[in-house]
Amino acid sequence: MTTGDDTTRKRQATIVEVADRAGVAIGTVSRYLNGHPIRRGNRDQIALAIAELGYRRNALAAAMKTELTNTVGFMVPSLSEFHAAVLERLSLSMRRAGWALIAYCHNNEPSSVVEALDFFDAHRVDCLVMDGQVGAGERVRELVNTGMRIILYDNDIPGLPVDRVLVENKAASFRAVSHLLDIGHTRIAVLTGDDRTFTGLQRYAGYREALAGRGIAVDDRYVLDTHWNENEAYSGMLQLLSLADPPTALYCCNYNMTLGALRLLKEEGLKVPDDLSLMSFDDVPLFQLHEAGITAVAQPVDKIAETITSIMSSRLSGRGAAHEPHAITLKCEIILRGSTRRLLTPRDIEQGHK
Amino acid sequence: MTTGDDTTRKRQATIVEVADRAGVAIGTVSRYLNGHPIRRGNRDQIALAIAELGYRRNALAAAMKTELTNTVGFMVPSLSEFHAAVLERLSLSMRRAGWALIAYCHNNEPSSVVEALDFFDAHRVDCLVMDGQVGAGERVRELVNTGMRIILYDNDIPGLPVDRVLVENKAASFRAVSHLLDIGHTRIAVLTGDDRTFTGLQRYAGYREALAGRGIAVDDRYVLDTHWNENEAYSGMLQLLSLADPPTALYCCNYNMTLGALRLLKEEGLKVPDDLSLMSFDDVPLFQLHEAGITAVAQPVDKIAETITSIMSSRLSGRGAAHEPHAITLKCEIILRGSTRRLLTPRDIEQGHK
DNA sequence: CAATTAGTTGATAACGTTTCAACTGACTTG
DNA sequence: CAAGTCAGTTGAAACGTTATCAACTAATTG
Repeated sequence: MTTGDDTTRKRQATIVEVADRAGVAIGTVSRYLNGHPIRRGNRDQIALAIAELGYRRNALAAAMKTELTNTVGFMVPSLSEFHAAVLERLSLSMRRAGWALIAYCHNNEPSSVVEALDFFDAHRVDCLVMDGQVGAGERVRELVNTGMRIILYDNDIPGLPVDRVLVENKAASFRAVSHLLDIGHTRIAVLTGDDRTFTGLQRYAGYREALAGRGIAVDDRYVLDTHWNENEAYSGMLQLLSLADPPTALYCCNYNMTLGALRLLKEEGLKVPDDLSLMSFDDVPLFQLHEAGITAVAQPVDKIAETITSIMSSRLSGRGAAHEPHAITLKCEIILRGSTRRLLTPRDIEQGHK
Repeated sequence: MTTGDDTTRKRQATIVEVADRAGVAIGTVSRYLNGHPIRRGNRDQIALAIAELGYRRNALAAAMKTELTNTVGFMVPSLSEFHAAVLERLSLSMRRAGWALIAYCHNNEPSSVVEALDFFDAHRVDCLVMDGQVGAGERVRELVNTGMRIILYDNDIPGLPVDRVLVENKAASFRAVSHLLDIGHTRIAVLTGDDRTFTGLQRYAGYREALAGRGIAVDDRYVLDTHWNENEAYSGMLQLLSLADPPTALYCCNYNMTLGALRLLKEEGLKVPDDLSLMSFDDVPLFQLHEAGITAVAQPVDKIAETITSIMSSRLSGRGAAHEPHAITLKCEIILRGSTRRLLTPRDIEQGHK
């Protein structure tokens, strides 16, 4: 009657039993499993014993000795678009290199960040890949001191001696906003990311510098910190549109905020780019299928994943030993589509008549 | 000069050193770490020792004894939209329950599937959550036999005695296509998923049954197996449009194929729903922002994640011991938007004149 | 105050691998 | 053919926890 509960698992055969059955020492089986040369006869015996016993290697036990778990921690705020894309690509390139990813979304809750760090720490991941979360700076620094390998991506934590794979946030932002300026816009609103994040600050800095480059003062009414958040972007837009002199162009610092902005625009019956030009940081497949096409700053997702993997491989293999942390900054591409349109100013018209 | 290479990590303090320093036995420290009662004085001594030594628990060593790793394997073909959303929600609910997810994308490459299974097996994940990959049936069956806990989601592998969290693919598909029929379409094309997957077959079956329900024969020219794939959907559409009597409505069995179809339609300058009504399986945020709004079958992502987590928790806690595998089928919701439009047939017109 | 009891504690044996120094043989080689 | 070489092998010692159980306290009771 008592068939046992679900927590009982069949006892696994161990390397010891395999060794016994094959009539060799444990060490020999271990070497066999790790691909070291084995005498012909023994090899066959071992292979046979493994098959007969249904032996399955216990990577945990192995990891205790080798101090290598073949796992990599991956920690991000969410898995919307950009991060999901990085995760997918990273999972692929890491797999090729022999690692699996442990993924953790912390939703920007500080307690979750710490929890995640502790988990990865306790589980001795070979490397931790995270978008730099400023809040966690202290705990991260501790980890680094105890020897945890960390690779920051996309979002920096300045002053931390770890490898970083970044994207030219400020420069790309500068170019994006400059494009809006080039096509005649001066009243350019911006929905910025959380100003406690490096990325948020950089993208906003690019905006400021682009304006400054043309001698245009930043109008605070046009700058909304909507915290990377769709709903805040939605209500922020409401606020912008109620201004006496609403912006003619909008720069959204990430995908989620673009989503929020688009949602409000649609509800208000406003058209992009007729009523407002729109530039988004982050590109997603559906942007090209939008009626007008959404102009966007595309981050080099594949390149980010590859770079992270290659840095990790070289760190772990001990090649290029003890070098200073890498800090690689990758280029973004601005993909012009229909959502950004030339604003006809008096000067344009005059020039047009020349 | 030799600062040592990057592979050297600082030696970690162990439970033994903590015990020494606190002047207690290791067993006591272990109990402290696991929240068992400890005498006041000892507790403080241990806490102090841990802080001073910077002791960090080694979950691997613990797992060797407890046979519990607090990790769950998560295996999917890709991380596009639907699966990414499930992963995100699952990561959240699993975290609450105390587990972390090891994510693996296999891109439908059989070798990767096997590789992933072996990895999860060796790493002794407490549970494996996967969308049922038919190709891997045999290896999965082996794993089940050796006691691996598996939860299939979304995509079934019939005949396997494991828990399953499914979605009413056929029924939802039936309703989706019935809606197209309701609004007058009869020439309804379908872009189906891989017919070796359960999901692919079920969604297609729903299509067939809906048509059969109205006494309409399936026209093979309207049925394209585009393997869940964006590019195949794109070229499939080309083929459909070149027919003498092209379809008036299109049913795409997943998001990727909808994307491919939309891409071609846009390039050809065709409008949804004016030139073609469109129904998509899988809903994504941008669908509501499409010019017309894309009508879609939304899968209950949150519910899927919750259900998986709760099944896993109950399995692992041993509650409801040794019961038959669960097979839960969740409801989908059809979200009507502008991409599906009534087709004006002679009969409609006649009725309209009544 | 002795006897009982409930709560902690300590020593030690696992858990399943890898590693390493010492050891075998079987081949070379002069 | 003796000495040297070398690829493979062996057994034992880790790795850092948890589990077990006998032994010890301190608190409670008759």
